Amino acid sequence: MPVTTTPRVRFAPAPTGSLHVGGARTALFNWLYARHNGGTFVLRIEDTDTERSRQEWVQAIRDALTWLGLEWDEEYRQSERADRYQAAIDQLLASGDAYECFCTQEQLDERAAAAKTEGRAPGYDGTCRDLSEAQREDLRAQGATVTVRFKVPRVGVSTFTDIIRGDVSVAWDTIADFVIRRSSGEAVFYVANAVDDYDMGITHVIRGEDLLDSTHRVLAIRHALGFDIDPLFAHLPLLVGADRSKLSKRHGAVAMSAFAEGGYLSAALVNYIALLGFPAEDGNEIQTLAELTDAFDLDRVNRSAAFFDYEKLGWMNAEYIRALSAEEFAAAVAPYVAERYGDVDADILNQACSLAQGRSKTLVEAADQMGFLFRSDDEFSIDPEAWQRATKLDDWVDVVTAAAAHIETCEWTVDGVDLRPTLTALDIKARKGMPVLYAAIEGTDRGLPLFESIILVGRERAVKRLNAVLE
RNA sequence: GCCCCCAUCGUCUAGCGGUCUAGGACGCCGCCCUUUCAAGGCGGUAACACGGGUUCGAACCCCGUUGGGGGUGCCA
Repeated sequence: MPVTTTPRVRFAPAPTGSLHVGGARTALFNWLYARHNGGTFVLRIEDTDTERSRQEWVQAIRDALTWLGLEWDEEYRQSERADRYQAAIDQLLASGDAYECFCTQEQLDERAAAAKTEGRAPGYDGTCRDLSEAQREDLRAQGATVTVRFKVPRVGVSTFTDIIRGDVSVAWDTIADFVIRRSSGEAVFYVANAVDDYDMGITHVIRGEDLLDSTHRVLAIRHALGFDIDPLFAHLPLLVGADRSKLSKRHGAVAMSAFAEGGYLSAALVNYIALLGFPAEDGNEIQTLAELTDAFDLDRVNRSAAFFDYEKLGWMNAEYIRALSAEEFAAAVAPYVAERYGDVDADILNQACSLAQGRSKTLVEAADQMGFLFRSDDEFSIDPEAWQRATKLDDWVDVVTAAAAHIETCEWTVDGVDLRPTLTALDIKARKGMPVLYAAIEGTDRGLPLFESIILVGRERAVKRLNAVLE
């Protein structure tokens, strides 16, 4: 009879860098699984490698999860559980499931190199596997540095059932004896992982496919330790870059902090990364966290790697930006504006926001679009390419001259500054004549609506900019 | 090298033996709308990697090939 237990899942990042999109998606899928099933979401910092782990990264990861809205229920730090891992390793040593290895790094390197040239497997060759106690005693007396290796079975097959991939098997003889205790005395990930998942009552291990092969090792340790119940595994397809390799820093801005600084809304990012591997059932791809939680099902997660497409993320972010209320949008843009232009007039900012909200893929883009309003006259410049496009019109000088004359005297309302009649009087179509005016006032021919913008720029500055291009 | 995983439009995917002349989304290309640009509307471009089976019938099942990725560490 199946026993119903409330699921316990964990997100277990190594604090060797800030949280990146791949990790964020793993965290999200764990969180969704826990929340959908009324289970527990555990954050476990895997900092067994003291050389590479940094406290600042722990905080960066916590901040990133918070930004994403993925609150966790429990938090552990493996560095605080070292004794437990040592006890486990001692137990394996005592039971004969692990052994001391006295090989030096140099010897290991030499043998690996030799194995490579001879076309043999590069893994550990088992030199110390069957040493007698006397031999070990001797080597210890010589002060040889010691690591502990797990004694992998020489025959048979390891099999486990993955929720996403089905049965996964591998012959034991293709797995070399691996180190479980470094010469520094620290336990390595395999042990910490096996012990913690058991101690913490983890029922479902949901992680990236890059850890698929390590599952056999972790399971072997669990069994050797006498843990009778295996957790269920679900290995998520990897996120890849343009070259189809595992997504990493070299593929661009992948850190959560970079997305935040780049003006992406966390809700949009969450929605997008959920879509990578967990398609919308009804075709409606815009889904809130609540909707995703409701629909989430590991059985529907895809098996193949997904390309992280910044284009589509940009579209989705724009959708989320448009869905914001005017107040929310203004509040969201404000920091980006302040960062670029310092203190600005709140009223003008609000009005500029109402013009920019529907035209930006990111908050950064929105702030950039307002540059012509908040930059000083010295800093204002016209994009050369835009100017070239705009001045393809033969009569552009006439257009600007007439516009300047109109702006100088017209009624100061949006209707009043409407320059279409001015263009009509010159017998020039709006489509043809407007770009040069956009360029002169906003510095680009693809900016915010012109008449509203002119009001915000102010009569004096507007006339000045129009006259400036005539010189 | 060896082991494992994967394989539908450029990209993310729907499809779970017949309803597929393969559907949606992003992108791209037209047209409409229009105060430039967006947004929106309409239309279009574009895919079942290959070869064998199984079957009355394969995008869907099996095998192989090819291709891609991951692992193979005193990283996780």
